[in-house]
Amino acid sequence: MPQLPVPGICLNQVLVQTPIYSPMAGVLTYTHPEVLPLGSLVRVPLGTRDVLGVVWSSEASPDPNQALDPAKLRPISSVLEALPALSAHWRALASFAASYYQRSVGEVALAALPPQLRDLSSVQLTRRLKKLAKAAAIGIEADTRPSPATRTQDANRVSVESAENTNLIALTPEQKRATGQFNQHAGPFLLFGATGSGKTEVFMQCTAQLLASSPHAQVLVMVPEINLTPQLEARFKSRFSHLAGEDAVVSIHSGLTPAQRLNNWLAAHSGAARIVLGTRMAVFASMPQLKLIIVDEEHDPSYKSHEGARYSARDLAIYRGYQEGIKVLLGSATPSLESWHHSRPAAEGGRYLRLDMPSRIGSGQLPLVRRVDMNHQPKSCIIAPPLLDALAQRVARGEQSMLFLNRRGYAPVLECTDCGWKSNCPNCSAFRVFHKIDRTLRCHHCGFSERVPRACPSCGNLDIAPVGRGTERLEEHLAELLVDLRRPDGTHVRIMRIDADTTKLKGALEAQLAQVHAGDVDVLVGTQMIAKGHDFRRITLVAAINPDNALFSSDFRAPERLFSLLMQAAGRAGRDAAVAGQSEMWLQTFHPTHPLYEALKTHDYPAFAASQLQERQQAAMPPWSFQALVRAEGRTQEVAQNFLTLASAAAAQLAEAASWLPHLTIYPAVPMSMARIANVERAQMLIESPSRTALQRFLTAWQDTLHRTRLQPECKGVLRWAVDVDPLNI
DNA sequence: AGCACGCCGACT
DNA sequence: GTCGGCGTGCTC
Repeated sequence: MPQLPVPGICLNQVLVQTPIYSPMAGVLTYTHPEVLPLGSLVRVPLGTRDVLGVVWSSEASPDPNQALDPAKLRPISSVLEALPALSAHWRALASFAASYYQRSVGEVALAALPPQLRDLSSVQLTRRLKKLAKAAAIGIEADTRPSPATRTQDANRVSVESAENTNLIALTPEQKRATGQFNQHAGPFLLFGATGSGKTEVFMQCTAQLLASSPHAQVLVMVPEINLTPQLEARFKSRFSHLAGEDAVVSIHSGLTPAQRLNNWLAAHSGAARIVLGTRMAVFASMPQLKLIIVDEEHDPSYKSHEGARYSARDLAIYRGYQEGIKVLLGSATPSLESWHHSRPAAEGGRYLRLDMPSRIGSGQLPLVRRVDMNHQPKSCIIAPPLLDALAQRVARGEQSMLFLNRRGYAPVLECTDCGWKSNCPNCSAFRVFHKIDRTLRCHHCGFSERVPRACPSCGNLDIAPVGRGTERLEEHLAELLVDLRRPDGTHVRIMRIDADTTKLKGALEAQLAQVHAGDVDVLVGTQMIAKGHDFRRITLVAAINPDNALFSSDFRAPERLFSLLMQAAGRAGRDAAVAGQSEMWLQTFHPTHPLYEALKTHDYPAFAASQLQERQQAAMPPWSFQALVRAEGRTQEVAQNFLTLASAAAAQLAEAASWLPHLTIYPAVPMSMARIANVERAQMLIESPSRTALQRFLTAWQDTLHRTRLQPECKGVLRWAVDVDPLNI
């Protein structure tokens, strides 16, 4: 690090949170009496503000401050000395993520730190750390009380605890083989296990192995949704909190209060937390002794971020594992086609080791899949008579059933039978959904809500009718159909609906799930929400009411998502071995012979994946090509597309000059499938290349052009734009 | 990106 | 006479 002529004044390069096209995107130079270790957290003056920064190496940006007058450099305001510096591994992760996803390192690095760290002064932070240390000391002595979050857990918890406190769980042969292979190989691993095959137990075994390998080893466990963290946290806590008290297992996700998030981050950063559990943001957790990363439900699209740097936490986990030389374990019953492809035999070029666990635990069988051909059912019926019969039988036997419909509200559209008026949203290119409960028309995209008009706003006709069906209507309809039905004890059937509307209030979802577990519900109606992770033991029938929608979508990943959702939904049925033999998954479809449903019938993910991958290869789509999407938002569709088209012309020139053009396909700008949201028009443009490196090189070179294009006068109406590398929704 | 400075319209 | 709209411009 260079030194100024003035003795005792050293130059330190510092990253602050600035976007990539800002002239300050690289490191900034500040003075300080000494050279600080790389990764030190500091507060620095920036204009009129005092902001958080990280001491970084100057290699990232060659010499943006060459012409800078050394006399004008400002000093670092303070050093957060109470915190150890961020490790070289962590800095490498931030640097990689920034470069791969086309953002500035400062933005990625600073956004990956807990937000409260930005507000706290050095003194406040020291105080906080003292308080934490004191609390930890007390915590170890005192009996570890469950936190309010874990106390709300349902009856499940009791059985989990009693089973796991023994720590002597008999593994199935498949689980033994998987953990054995995990032990012997370097990874990365793809744990391909049917729902109910006991993947979580394997995760915990692998965690135990790694924690035992060193007294300070840390393990990172990621889950796709916040909803799933309390469940898993309870299981890991009851199994592992003997290691180092309450702090041994912490979680990192956006549902925590800023203070909790900071505390948990500090526990991870200091090494006190042995297990960190979290959503996608947790991939950036600072863990100095990280030895294993587990990605549960690795196929889940929630791992891809939609804001700021559009990173894939699963992909970054793989990079982080490779970079730190540690193991990464991905798990899924329906892996992403990318991961599945990577787990092909090494002889064929596979890079992940696939661990197979095809069987359900105990005598549990996968449910029988039954397809109802809706072409042969009464016209426009919601629940086909055979399905209704099956439902009635379950109720009469005192068993639980679950119906999925991927639409909340009463009806997705309201239509005038006379003039054809429809309940369009004035701000979006979408219909407003009819919610009968409070008689509103609500837009699910911008939130615009109005009372349902008494008559057609266009022609005054009083006859405006709901078209299509949502969960509300399904619930109502079901209540009518089953009104005469009696349960074994002679009481009426109990129907419950779970969707985003019934679970708005904090704790509502947990309360509803507890009721289902307690057996207070006979028929559960809901959206995807209930398909994921929840371990319902007494459900013997699962039905997808209208799954065809995704079958013919323009998004090439739609079949993959549908298959995964239906497999997960099917997995909800018959988890209890005693009733598994008679459990069923029903599909109401107009295309019963569709290959996707055929594969689902035999629970044959490998066959489905093979056919999908073959299609992808023939069409040169991912994983045989690499994609990036530029999205633009503007006042008008025209200006958004104009920006993209101008950028595209510049891109062609750039690529031509660098002779990249043969490796790139630049598609024309098109409106997004949801072209307008909240009066903002959206357009996108796809860039494709068979080579990841070629695409990366091009994007990096193009970045500056994109920014300059945006500043042109004809792009005045452009509100925002962003590059999305490896986009999931096209 | 923030946040200032700066220059023109409707309000206590 | 001030509050406040968002247009340029700077931040080591």
